[in-house]
Amino acid sequence: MSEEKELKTEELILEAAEKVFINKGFAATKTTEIAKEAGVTHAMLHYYFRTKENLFNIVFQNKVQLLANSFFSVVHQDKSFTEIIGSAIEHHFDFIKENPELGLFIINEINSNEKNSKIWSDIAVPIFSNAVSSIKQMIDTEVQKGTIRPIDPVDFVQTVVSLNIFPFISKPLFKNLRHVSDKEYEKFSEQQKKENIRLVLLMLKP
Amino acid sequence: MSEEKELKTEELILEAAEKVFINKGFAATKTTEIAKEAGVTHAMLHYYFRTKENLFNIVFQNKVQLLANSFFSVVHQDKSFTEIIGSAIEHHFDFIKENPELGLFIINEINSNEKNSKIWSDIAVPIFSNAVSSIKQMIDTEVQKGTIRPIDPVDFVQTVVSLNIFPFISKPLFKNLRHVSDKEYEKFSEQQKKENIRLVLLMLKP
DNA sequence: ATTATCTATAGATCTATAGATAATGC
DNA sequence: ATTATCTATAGATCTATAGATAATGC
Repeated sequence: MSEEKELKTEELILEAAEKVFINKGFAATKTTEIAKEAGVTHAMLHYYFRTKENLFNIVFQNKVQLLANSFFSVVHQDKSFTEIIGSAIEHHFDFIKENPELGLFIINEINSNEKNSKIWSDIAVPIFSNAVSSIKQMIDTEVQKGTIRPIDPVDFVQTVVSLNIFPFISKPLFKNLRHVSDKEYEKFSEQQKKENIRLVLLMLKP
Repeated sequence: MSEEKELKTEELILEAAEKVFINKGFAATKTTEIAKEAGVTHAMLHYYFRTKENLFNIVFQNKVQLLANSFFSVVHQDKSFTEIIGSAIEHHFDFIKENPELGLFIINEINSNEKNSKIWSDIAVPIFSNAVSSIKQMIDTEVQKGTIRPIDPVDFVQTVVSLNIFPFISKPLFKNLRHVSDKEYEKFSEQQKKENIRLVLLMLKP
């Protein structure tokens, strides 16, 4: 069998599943569509993954991990607070730009199924807690120095996430109001990133 | 028949449909569930609304209109620019707080069906265009006076909407990181509103 | 011998309607 | 006479599996 020439069937199904699930959500996705997208017969899907739910869980857990980690790439270097915050926002924005559908997908699935909410709690919350406490330390230090105003670290993270994710989520709402000629969109998107950084630093000013 | 003692069947179905559709989305909603929620037999749903799609369209159009108008309650009074912006944000925030699921519902349905995207364009975009141009006038005037920095009015609206809607949309993501004892949530929510107003005005400073 | 693939179909679920019956308004 | 309601079911999908056949690795 062509071992490496093409992706293996199992891999093809998984990739197709990611695409379709993220696009349509669990409920609206048909296993037949995933099979078609993967270019394999429908029975193969059940042969490798047994159930639709099984396949979904694999996809969902992977994506939760990915999204949760994207919030915090803060590699503590010998940089100033402002620089650390700036580059963290930049990194997060770039990730969201590469994966614009991910946030919405995960929020929707958490809302529609209690089990998914549990998966989120188990995987993402520990990552968050950890990162939030290190951000809290930085904030406390700066507040003591008088360089920023006090702010709840969770509020802070939520505001950053909001500013970065929402432009992509709400794109369809504003689509017909803009001159987004795709060529200009790239530029617009970079401006947005800069503006978000500016706004967050402004918000922190005493 | 009890004309006014209870809601009529048609009304009961419509209200149940709103609830279930907004909660689960079109694809995941079963007409049997709507009937059950309304407390009527399943056949009644089809008797009054013929098809699931029909019923959905009525709900969707109503909600699109509602959401689109919520963005702009700017009654041009004899108030300052700052006051107008502040009260507009406040009004919008309060609306979102009363209807926290609405934004996500509409975004999802636009994403999953081209026809819904068309409905949004037909209903919401005219309302937006109208309001955006009046905001643009206000901004231009203030910019000329040197009281604010120049900003694209669509960007401006999108930022406000983002700051107001996202805390509610992303609530499940941050749920387990907070002390949200429901009694405290009301206070938190009011703080959030104030903070959003502060942030937007800050953003506009030259 | 084991693993991968295919065709065919069982069984569950869901939308929609047919046809009968009850309630309401002239 | 018309409108509203009910029960029963047709017809369309969709998930999952059974059972047969082909490919692969010792």
